[in-house]
Amino acid sequence: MSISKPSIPKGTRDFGPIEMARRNYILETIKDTFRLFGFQQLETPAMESLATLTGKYGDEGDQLLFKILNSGDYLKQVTMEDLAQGAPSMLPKISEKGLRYDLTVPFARFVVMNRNELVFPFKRFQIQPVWRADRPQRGRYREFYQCDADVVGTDSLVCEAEILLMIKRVFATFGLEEYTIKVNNRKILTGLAEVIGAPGKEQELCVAIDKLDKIGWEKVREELFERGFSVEATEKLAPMVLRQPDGNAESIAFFRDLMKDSAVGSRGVSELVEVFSLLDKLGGEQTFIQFDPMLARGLSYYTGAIFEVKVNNVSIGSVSGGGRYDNLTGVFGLPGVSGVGFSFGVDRIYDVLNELGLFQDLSESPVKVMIAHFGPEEMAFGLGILSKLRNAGIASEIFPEVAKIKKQFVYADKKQISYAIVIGSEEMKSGKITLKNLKSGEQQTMDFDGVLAELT
RNA sequence: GUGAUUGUAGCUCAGCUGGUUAGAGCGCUGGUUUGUGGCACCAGAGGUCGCCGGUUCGAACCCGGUCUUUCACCCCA
Repeated sequence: MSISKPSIPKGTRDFGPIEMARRNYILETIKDTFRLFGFQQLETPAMESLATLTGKYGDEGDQLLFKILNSGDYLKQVTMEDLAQGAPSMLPKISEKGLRYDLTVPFARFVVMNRNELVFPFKRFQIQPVWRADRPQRGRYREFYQCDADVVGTDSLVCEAEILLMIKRVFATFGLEEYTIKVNNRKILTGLAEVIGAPGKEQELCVAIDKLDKIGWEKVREELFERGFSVEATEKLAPMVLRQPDGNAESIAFFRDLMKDSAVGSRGVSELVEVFSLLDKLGGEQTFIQFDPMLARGLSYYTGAIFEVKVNNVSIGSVSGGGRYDNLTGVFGLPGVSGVGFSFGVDRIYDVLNELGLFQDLSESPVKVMIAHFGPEEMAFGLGILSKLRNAGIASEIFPEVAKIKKQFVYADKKQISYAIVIGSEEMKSGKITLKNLKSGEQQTMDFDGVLAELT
């Protein structure tokens, strides 16, 4: 057997030390914010039973599920007839588990299984990888992290306002100043369908409108015709779609007037107004937040507020999004659980911060000092110092083998360690320690307490 | 899933219409310097040209397949 070059599966990535430092910075910032707002962390297994996963994401989604072959003789249940009927008939007999496709469905499963133990409203966040057998592209991977926070078991619009606050807090910490949180309400879209004389067709309307900034109004109009919208309907829609965006107050006034004959639409507008009002009471301003009545988001289960966050001037799609849903757990036999949730796209946020050069001070090693030494006795002496340093809470390491002093310094330099302690015969004789600042090149000899004072 | 696209040293990339021994910069190793890293100079190592097959006297270069990368569609974070 020949030795082949190692590789990793398509659409997966390794994260080296620098990437991990940066990813952890992103994740810690987000976790910090979630905890500050009272969310508790949850984890679920990488694999779920296929029955839990299938049928939740549409036909497309089922195809994108990674299935896990049964252990042992996975063909033992398969008959010749199954084989002749092809994959759909074979699948349940050779696979009963799959990798999770998102965090929402496992969460719904969790809520149903633990409904009697949970305290509602239940606020949880969950940060774990998910897998999709998609074709990879820039910013799209087969394994990627989702970072979800949801509140279930309450209709309160305080949750919506808090989501806006959390998004703003996270992005402010990252130093992002050019981004837009687009906000809409699914009820406004429902009302829109009624107002243009196509009631009940908001689903089709959403799918088409969602492509507006991508393909333009003319193409969207064609698609609407194909989906059975009348000429009159698209003519009524046009002024709303082509309306130049101005302030949130102006947009709200425009749509409140427009929706006056639609009960649902009016409720949508009222909810939006209420969210903004709560945001204000919570001390949040409307900066970065834009009411976009054309924001649809493809997902069919949203029923109230919808959010999407885009960073301006970068060629990367949305970095965060979410919305309110009425019936998260219905498919698992627990109807009436509503909630609101959103998600940060960690991988995309990474790309954005990278592209904008916003990762600055993470290159420095967390190791404060490295002990260099000139021989076996000196190294042994250094081990004692190392122990004392660590007991004092100073991140430190010793060059772990006897080596040329140059090699040891190069190592410390490459790891961007701030200080070096040099142990030689002179230090051992005098009991003093030579401490060198590797950034400035300055060096002085002192006792251990002096070193501690310098390093803390 | 459909249609394109990419692959040469650890990294970024040259390599002419197919023609001797595939190059550069950076990085790496050693030395100038056996008590000191970054800078400089000197020397050196490192490549089955993604993989498999085909055409040809001869393939990094042409053809087919495959894997990978990137892009558009679909969908999505």
